[in-house]
Amino acid sequence: MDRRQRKTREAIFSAFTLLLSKKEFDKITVGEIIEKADVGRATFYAHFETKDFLLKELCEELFCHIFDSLGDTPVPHRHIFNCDEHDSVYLHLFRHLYKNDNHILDLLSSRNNEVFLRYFRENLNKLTQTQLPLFSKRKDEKLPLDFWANHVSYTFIETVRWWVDNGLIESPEIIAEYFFLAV
Amino acid sequence: MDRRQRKTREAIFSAFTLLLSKKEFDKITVGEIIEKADVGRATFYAHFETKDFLLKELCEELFCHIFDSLGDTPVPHRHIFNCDEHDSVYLHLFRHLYKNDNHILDLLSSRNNEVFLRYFRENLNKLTQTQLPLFSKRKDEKLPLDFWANHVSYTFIETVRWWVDNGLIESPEIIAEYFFLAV
DNA sequence: ATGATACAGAACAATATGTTCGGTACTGAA
DNA sequence: TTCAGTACCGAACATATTGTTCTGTATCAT
Repeated sequence: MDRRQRKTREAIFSAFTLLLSKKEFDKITVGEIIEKADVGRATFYAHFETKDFLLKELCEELFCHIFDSLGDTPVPHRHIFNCDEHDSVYLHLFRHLYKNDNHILDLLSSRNNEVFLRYFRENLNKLTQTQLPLFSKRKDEKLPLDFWANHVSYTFIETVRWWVDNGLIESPEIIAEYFFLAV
Repeated sequence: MDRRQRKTREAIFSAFTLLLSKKEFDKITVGEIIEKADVGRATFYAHFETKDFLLKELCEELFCHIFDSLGDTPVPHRHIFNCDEHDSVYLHLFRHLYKNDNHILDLLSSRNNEVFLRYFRENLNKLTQTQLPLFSKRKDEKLPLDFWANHVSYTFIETVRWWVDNGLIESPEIIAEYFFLAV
């Protein structure tokens, strides 16, 4: 890709991210974005069809990045021997979020968290489908499968939200404990 | 209140509700609202400062109504004898939603559900504070109280969302079972 | 060096917001 | 019934935002 394209794209993304951590998505105007990114109006629209597409692409970059980082995590298995059953993909996710690469937490903690959590959930649901054997067998049998999978994903997201809103005081390990206890 | 005021207020609310069940909140314009409500532009702004305030007031009316209907529900208690432990305020809420007074479900099931669920949650959190003894004692002791209360509220909301998205096939009683099993 | 293309900057139409104002019609109380 | 108060209409208005189009310039890959 042309270096000029990369630079403007990056400038727009980081201006947008900065604004998102301060203002609601709906209140941000294209005018503000291009001013902070220091690009021309026509240039913005050459890159992104609308402001919504910009958001979409930002989310895709962020969450593809975080979920791809799980690439080689082990297949879930019931822990017959006493290995650490919490050392799961979810703990990996908590740790990854804790490092706050790409300022994901800044976005999740802002007034826009609903927007981002929605995208987050989409990716999470796919993941959870493969992880269900990790959890309570009793619930597994008594609840409809998709209800149960949904519940696990949402509980993860609620947990992250609670964690962030409380100022990330707890370690990823403690939060993972809470998560597995709650779910 | 002047009859004229009541009538326009009601006209605006019902026009708005109708539009909300068809379109995203952000895509609805004041122009559409006043056209469908058949009131003048100035009149709209005499009643509601902005579109956001209109939404806020609508939510307050709806959720005050549904939560007030719980007014005389019993204080929670541990069920030592074999009375039906699921016959709780939550079941009452599920039943109330099922009846779909005030078209609350139409709104919760639309693309705007995030907006309404946010308001719903605010009211629900207060309620949940008083209901915690109903739930697992084990979790009660091992989890931070506010984490635990949050989890219960969110699980209720997720459950409603799942229920609605699946077309309200299950009875309120079954859904209450799922809820108490999950949480 | 060169042809391709990404860019700035400005102008543009189209749409939405929120305000103002004069005239009309309704309301609640006397 | 009267009457003062006020809610309403409707139209005009300033302002702001969106998304498009254009020309000339600077940068790119090769």
